[in-house]
Amino acid sequence: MNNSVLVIEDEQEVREMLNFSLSRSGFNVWETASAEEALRRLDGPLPSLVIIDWMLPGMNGVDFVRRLRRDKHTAGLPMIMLTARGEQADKLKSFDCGVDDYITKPFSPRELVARMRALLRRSGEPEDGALKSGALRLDLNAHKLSVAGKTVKIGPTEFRLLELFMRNPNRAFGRAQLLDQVWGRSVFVEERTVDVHVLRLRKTLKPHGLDGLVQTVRGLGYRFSAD
Amino acid sequence: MNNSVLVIEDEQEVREMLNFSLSRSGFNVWETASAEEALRRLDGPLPSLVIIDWMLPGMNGVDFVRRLRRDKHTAGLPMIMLTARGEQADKLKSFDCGVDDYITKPFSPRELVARMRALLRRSGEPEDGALKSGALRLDLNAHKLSVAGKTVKIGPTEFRLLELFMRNPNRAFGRAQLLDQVWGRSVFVEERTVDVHVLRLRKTLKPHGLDGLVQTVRGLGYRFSAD
DNA sequence: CGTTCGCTTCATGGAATCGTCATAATTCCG
DNA sequence: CGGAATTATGACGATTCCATGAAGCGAACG
Repeated sequence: MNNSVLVIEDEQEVREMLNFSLSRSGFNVWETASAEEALRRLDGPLPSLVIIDWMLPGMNGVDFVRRLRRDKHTAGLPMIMLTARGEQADKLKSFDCGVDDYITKPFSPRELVARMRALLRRSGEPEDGALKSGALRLDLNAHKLSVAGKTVKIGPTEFRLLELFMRNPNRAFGRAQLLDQVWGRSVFVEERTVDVHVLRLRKTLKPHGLDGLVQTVRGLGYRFSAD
Repeated sequence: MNNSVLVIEDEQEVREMLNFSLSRSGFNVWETASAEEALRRLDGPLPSLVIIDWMLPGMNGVDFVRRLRRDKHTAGLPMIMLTARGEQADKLKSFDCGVDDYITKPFSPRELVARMRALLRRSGEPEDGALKSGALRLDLNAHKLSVAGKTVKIGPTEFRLLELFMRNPNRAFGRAQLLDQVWGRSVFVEERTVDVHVLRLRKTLKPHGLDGLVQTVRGLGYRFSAD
């Protein structure tokens, strides 16, 4: 769930304040009052961020964070710790246990939100920049085509052709259009050349039964059909 | 370059203090006293983190950060801002401009280091200063490459090249990009030179059967494929 | 001051890819 | 059904692109 924050805070008053100000900032707040409740909650879908009070009934906040970091499922979660005291020792201990940021009570909600945003921006998963269609996966960053997880060899022109097709599924292109978009204007090549590259594209897809995705539109050109 | 911190601070006293405490914590400190000097520095290989003073002669710290964020080359750099005043408005403005964290003067060096570590961990910096991928281990502190525990000789340029590759696995880089990131902008070298260094990198990996990790992307450049 | 080391450039050969053509296969339509 | 139009396909030079070894050059070092 995006924009969801798991709040672990035993004092009801603080919890409600957090709920109020975070909700108003567009976050989806999951309130919990104890470490146990939080752990149960973390068994399911993960939030995008966790806010933990330093002092919790039953389990210490630091131990709690350590525990989350050890568990592979939750190790990557961005975490912010709330600490009531402003002492150096506490701050440093917080950082030691692997928390990403801390904030000292009393704090301004706006600063908390600002810190959360900075943290979320930093931990935002990198776009994988891949076009997907069924078993097909065209990774634009890696410049690799894979079908059903297997990497498939593909030539540069076929790559660009498939890219155009996957960006515009179910749309028919004339040969002239394809030449424009894939080869570039100002390049003079025979229109029939398109046929050859479509053929080559089909050939690379054939072993996986995925030819037939590139379809002929008689009298016009070609089309990529998303299933 | 790993564990390298670019410090931009005009007050010499603060700068020396930072240099001292950061060096002692194992960081490689690049001192600069002005935004211009820093910009020149950032044309070359990038540091792993930037520390910017809020007030700089000539250019405002906030404007400086914004400028770095706009430039694609430096947009991803983790940045920490030093601010002399503890006012809310300043803090929030800092976050707005895209800084990842701020710290208020006077600050304890230990807290600064703690925040730096948290930030570096979050931005994918390896915990122990070593990039790992399968049997490969690139120790950024010791500046050594080892594969399956055995130390392997590697040249400086190949080292930086491999570092970039291991930081961005499964991503194709054009030769111009590689020159930018590994050699630094403002350096004029033939693109074909990249080929030679890729060749040498492959040669150092070959005896361990790990060539093939550096793959050619025809018509584009190269890619480091994990596993 | 000479040596060593690493970086860059250049030249060459080879491999991958491209565009074109010729011909077979298919579809369309009267 | 038969001819015309259109597309599929295999083959083949030509070209582009990359791998690789060797040589020149400059900085670092003793």
